Amino acid sequence: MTTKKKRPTLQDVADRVGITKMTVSRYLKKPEQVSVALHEKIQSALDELGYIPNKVPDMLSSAKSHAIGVLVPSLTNQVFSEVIRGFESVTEPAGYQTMLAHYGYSQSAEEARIATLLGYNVDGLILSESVHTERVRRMIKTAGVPVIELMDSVSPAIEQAIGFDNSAAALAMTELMISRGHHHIVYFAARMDARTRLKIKGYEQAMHKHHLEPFSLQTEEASSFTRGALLLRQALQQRPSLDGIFCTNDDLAIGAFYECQRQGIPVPEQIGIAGFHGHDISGAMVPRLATVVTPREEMGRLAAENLLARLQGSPIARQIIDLPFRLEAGESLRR
Amino acid sequence: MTTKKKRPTLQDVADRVGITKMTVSRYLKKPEQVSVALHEKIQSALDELGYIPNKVPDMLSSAKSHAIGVLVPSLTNQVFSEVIRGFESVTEPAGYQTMLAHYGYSQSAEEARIATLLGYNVDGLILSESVHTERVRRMIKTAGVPVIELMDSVSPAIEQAIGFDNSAAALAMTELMISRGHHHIVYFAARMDARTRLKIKGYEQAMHKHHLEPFSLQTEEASSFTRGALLLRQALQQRPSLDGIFCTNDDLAIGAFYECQRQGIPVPEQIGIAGFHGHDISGAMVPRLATVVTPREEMGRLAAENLLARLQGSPIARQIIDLPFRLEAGESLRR
DNA sequence: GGGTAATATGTTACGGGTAACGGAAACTCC
DNA sequence: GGAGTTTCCGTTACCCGTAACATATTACCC
Repeated sequence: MTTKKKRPTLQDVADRVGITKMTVSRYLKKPEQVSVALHEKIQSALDELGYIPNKVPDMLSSAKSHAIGVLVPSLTNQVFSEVIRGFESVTEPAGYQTMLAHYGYSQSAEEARIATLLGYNVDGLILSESVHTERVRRMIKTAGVPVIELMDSVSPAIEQAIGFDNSAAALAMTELMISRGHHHIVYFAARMDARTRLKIKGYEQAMHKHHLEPFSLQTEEASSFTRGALLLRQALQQRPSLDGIFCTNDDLAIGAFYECQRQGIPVPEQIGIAGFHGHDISGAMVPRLATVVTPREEMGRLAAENLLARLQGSPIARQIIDLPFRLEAGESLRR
Repeated sequence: MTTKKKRPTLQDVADRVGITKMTVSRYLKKPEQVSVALHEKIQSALDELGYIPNKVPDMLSSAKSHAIGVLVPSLTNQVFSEVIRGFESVTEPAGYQTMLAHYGYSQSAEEARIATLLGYNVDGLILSESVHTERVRRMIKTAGVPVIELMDSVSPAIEQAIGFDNSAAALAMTELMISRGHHHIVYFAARMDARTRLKIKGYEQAMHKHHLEPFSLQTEEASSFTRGALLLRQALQQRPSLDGIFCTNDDLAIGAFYECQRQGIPVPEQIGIAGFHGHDISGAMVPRLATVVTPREEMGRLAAENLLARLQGSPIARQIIDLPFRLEAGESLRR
């Protein structure tokens, strides 16, 4: 066998049966249009050759790929895994393949990823950010694919946005902390993005409203448990009198909590701690973490449903879909 | 403007300059072969029209996509996010797009995903499992794309495998637990797969060797913190005398630890707990978790390097690459 | 049995980049 | 100034599945 194996085409299958590839194509797409007499012959030829359907030729002529590009800042961030899960729970049964790409919170990387995805003729795009470069807007417009932006229901949408009100959520949690007697609250942020800025805005509004002085710490690294511990040490140095920590993410909050444990600082008596997103661990840990529960899977699901509807030709239903968040007080704030 | 916007092609750009698309194509791929006089004209035409490169035509004629299919059982499982991170740290600079798909630990779903990915003419495949259906092996063979299997260095590889020895790792941790005075050790598994079976084998070998009776609990759900807590309650009912828990994953272990806290069971005095994989949290929590540290990012990195080399035509370097694991004793076992 | 309808298969063309080849113009050198 | 070389751009063909159209065959009806 010196013949280099080449993947079989419809033509190969057709030759083996003695018909044209068109009939084989029909057998695969609309078998009721092919005589029953041929069914068995075609099927066995397909099996023997091990034919694998090839989407590419049709992508070329129809300019439709049945693939959707999904852009997230980070894959290791639990938040986006759950958004993706919700998204795929809808697109997968519908026969759409998702092409995932991540850009590490960098706008220029986002630009490059979008170009790549459009190079594969994706039928639609899901973005996780509401702030984009001019070139990104331009590319999306000339490509003519539907776009949905996630995670933020306040910023103006390119076409359609599905998210929640980050500022309002942060404000509500800050007020809850204040009402529980935590006044010297420090905000912990990780890599800065537009959404974090919105959260900080809400936090600062709440603090100002109660005549308290806001103070945020930030790191360039991705958020993690270890990073939360680090930030707590830093915060204790710079603001020894702090009695509350509000974190942009549950993992930072839990990392900060662990550091309190190590230093023998009682939580919530001396320091109250709150996180953001309400991941599984926040309800399992001891003490249960105060957190803002965000609709992660639902955002993904709704994004998928709206995008698919638009791919069928429906007009944009609602330009901005604002989903509710929920405060979970947990056991990490004073009573 | 009633003209429906259609994405511009090389032909559109060429028309605008008054040349053929071939020259524009050359300008993009090998600009040194195009006279400098044209550079500016072509570039401005590209800019004005907002040309977005289209990979599909070349995918059709060259049957190369510059995309690699990566199959993981689950996206929410932290383990695979880290493998993917390692993988992309190599493929992205090399200009390869990864097409991610997940199959929820189901072999039939894996089959379908592989067919889909091959339908997009991926240049290579990364699998996260070492056990596959006959049809999967067949498809991969007829498609003729290089394949690398991850996570397991013991099972025979289709072509090449990169992983570690799951049984040996589980055996080593079980022996560490036994040496620390934990004898009635229960194993917690989540969704069963080939790798979990290997780990259980190692655990049981260690137990038998020390004349101890192995006992495993398993759930059909995905592993999670909540699920770990649940399993601990179940285990205490079925084996009230247990004094050790070894979990297939850190999150199960930590969930079990939380449940101990809630029930006032001292860890590690009454119950020792060990996890698997060594995620960030295992080193941050109090007490630090005993765990098997696995080379997640490195597996991804090596998989990418080996796959790219093979795409350049190199032969398979080593059929099986066995990476070391490391035991981390933490503070959740007796001293 | 002649004509219409229904069914089954074949034929043609298309999509958009790029490899391979061809040819014209400009350049080089003695 | 003529032969060889280089530079630059154009032409052609190809990849493969499918929509649209054309044709062949059978079915049906009075």
